[in-house]
Amino acid sequence: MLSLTEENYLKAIYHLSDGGTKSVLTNELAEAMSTKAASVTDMIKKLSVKEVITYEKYYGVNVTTAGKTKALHVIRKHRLWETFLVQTLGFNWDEVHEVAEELEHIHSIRLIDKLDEFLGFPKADPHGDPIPDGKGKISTRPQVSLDQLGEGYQGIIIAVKDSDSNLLKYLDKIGAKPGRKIKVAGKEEYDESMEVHIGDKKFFISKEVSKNILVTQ
Amino acid sequence: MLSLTEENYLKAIYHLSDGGTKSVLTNELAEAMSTKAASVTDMIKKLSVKEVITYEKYYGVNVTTAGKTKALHVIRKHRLWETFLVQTLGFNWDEVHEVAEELEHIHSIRLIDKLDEFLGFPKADPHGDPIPDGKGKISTRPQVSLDQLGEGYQGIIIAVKDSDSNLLKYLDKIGAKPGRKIKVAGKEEYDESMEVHIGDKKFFISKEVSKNILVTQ
DNA sequence: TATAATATTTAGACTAATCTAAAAAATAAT
DNA sequence: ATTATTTTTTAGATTAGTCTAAATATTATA
Ligand SMILES: [Mn+2]
Ligand SMILES: [Mn+2]
Ligand SMILES: [Mn+2]
Ligand SMILES: [Mn+2]
Repeated sequence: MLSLTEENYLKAIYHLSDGGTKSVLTNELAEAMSTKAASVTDMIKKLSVKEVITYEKYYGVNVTTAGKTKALHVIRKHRLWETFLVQTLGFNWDEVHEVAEELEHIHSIRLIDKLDEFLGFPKADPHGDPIPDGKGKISTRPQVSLDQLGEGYQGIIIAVKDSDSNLLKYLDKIGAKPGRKIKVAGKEEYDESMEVHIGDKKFFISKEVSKNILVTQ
Repeated sequence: MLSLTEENYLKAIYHLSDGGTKSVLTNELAEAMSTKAASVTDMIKKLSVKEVITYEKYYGVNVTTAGKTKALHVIRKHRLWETFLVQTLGFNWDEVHEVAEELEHIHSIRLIDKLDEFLGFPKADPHGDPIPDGKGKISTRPQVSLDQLGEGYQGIIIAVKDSDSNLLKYLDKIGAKPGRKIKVAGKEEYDESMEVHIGDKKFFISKEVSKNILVTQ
């Protein structure tokens, strides 16, 4: 079984590897975990002994199939808890990530399956991120971050990044929620800021913001 | 702030001291924590530096006022989570203690207050144990364990011990739930077993069982 | 291709929580 | 009042996770 710390490393590796599709370097993992490269080296040795990652000295790590399953289980718990906090307890969507970071490490499988059932088997969490099922199956829709698109684009917001509380407060203010229609009315070459239409309202958003909005293609 | 382990020690000390009314010895704490006396000595030094207990070498530990407050906050979380698991998620009362042992260490105060509100500010958990309020105030009713009483006693079950899953399954079978009327119809001197009437049914229970049933005086 | 810059790993040290074995204090028994 | 027994504490090790500083490997630059 993985410790809480190991679970957090594995989750970070899973995310940084884009779901296990590319390898992750020591320094980016250190950055993501707010720790030092030396600590990362120690930890990835442990994780490769446990066979949730493979590790080639100096060339980064890759998630194994077993590792993917475990990472997805933690992600499932994280997203179900976030859904519970918003849907059942009335939290705002910018208040749940930190709490879910703790709740995702509670071990009972029965608990998380009952919670899933209680919530009505939700497909996505409050930020639009898909919730893996009990077997670790996750349904991903094709998506792009808004900053990659240009004037004339029209589509639907799929998800937003969930870890920055201030960004979420701002997105809430402009109504940038999953499910909403969004249109790029103009784009400034210089700083890649955009004019977007969300519902019947118009906003100017910086690239810093558009990077964090994921939309349909 | 206390670590998870420190919280568990403090909670055990609080319980063993009967809510801070008497001092706790090293060996009984070791027994309760399933650890060795040497480990306990190390830990109680740490806890006394943090001023949640006082400690006199060779003479045991006592909980401070600050320690009581912290212990009661953990107990509040434990009992609210147990209530949630039974009331909201449909767990049986014998399945919740272990899970609550993990959930009680989630830190968010906002979470537990929202949970309390969602549950309708319950006064007691599924086993009848009182739930402290946000300020650490706990309402205790005068109570005795059933084994202390004799033939002719009549009263109401207040609570049952929550940590033994098999005991709880048995108590469920004979209908020994908090709130139920109970009567001692007879007591055997030799082994202190009893005949009890619960509702309209009659049962013979051993002292091992009657010790774990708390009733009104 | 040799050298400089960057990335990664190793070495050694630290804290928290645990253990076993030995020493010391308190309590019980003669 | 000694001696024996029990309880508690100390000493020294161990593991997980972290750090800094030094060594080594890789990549970029001249
Ligand atoms: Mn999150
Ligand atoms: Mn989320
Ligand atoms: Mn319990
Ligand atoms: Mn309980």
